[in-house]
Amino acid sequence: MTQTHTDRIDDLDQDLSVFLGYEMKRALSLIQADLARVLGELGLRAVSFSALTVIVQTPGLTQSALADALQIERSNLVTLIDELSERNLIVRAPVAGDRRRHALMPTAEGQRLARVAGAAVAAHEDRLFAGLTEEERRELQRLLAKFRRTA
Amino acid sequence: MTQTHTDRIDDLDQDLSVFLGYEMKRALSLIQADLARVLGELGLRAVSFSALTVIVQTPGLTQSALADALQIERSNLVTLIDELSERNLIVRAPVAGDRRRHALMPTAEGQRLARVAGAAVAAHEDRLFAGLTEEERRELQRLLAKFRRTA
DNA sequence: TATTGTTATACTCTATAACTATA
DNA sequence: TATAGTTATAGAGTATAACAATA
Repeated sequence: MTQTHTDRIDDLDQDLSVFLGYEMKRALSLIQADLARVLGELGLRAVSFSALTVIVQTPGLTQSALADALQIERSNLVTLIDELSERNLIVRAPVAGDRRRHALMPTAEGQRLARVAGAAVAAHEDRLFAGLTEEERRELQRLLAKFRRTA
Repeated sequence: MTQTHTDRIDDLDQDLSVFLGYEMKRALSLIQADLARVLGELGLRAVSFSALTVIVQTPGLTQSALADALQIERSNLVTLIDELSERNLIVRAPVAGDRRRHALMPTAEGQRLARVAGAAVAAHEDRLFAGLTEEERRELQRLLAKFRRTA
């Protein structure tokens, strides 16, 4: 019933917690910190993991299509693709009939790393969301997806 | 049952949607874009709204305490406090017995703007989350808070 | 010695404009 | 003329180190 001194200090932002966006930002901050650590051990950033995953699942897509999918600017994708290429995780393949475009293809090593990293990210989420029941976690996922569809 | 061409293009990142963190990032991105627009009309950024709100609710707190509450660096708080002070929304008041510290106090104008901005943010969330039922929205809020407590 | 506020700075992310080569 | 990839660059946001004043 009574709060300790520490509780009060930690709750100075409680008036912001009535806003869903604020709670979500704080929640995402926790997730991203742990995710960065997990992916960092594999030499990946969150955005390079995302790009690699989409390329593995949609081989042959162009840089513009990938930029649209991940909602990042084409220009900012260039160095990211450079990184993945230099590590031999993907290749820029020519597109027959349009020499402007590059078809992004995963290498065998890229496919392997995508599998390993995907498992690592799944484990990271299992660990972080252990405080929620399976049903609560599924419901959170459903509500976020519904929000994204309807907002 | 069948997907249109546009659906397929928009769903290139569906393999990432299995990750809660990715869905949350996309959801938060929608929220923040609208929030920036709403608060921008009042001359505020999200972070200055947060700071002002905490100062109004916890008058007299120090810059270090505010930095802890909002999880931003003390050093990065300085220009933010400068901004709010120059707009006469808050004042840095001396603390009796410790001349190192500043007690952050809202002005009458700061209290007024905090009320107006708080109402605007509430309306922004009502609008954005109109696609969810009241119960779903409350559940989303509860699950995010539970995650933050247990992660 | 430690803490508060401050300054300076560097690093990452993101957004925009302009270029090239192709279509 | 328009598009895909690229380059350069500027602006946020964030993190770190060091300093002056004070405890």
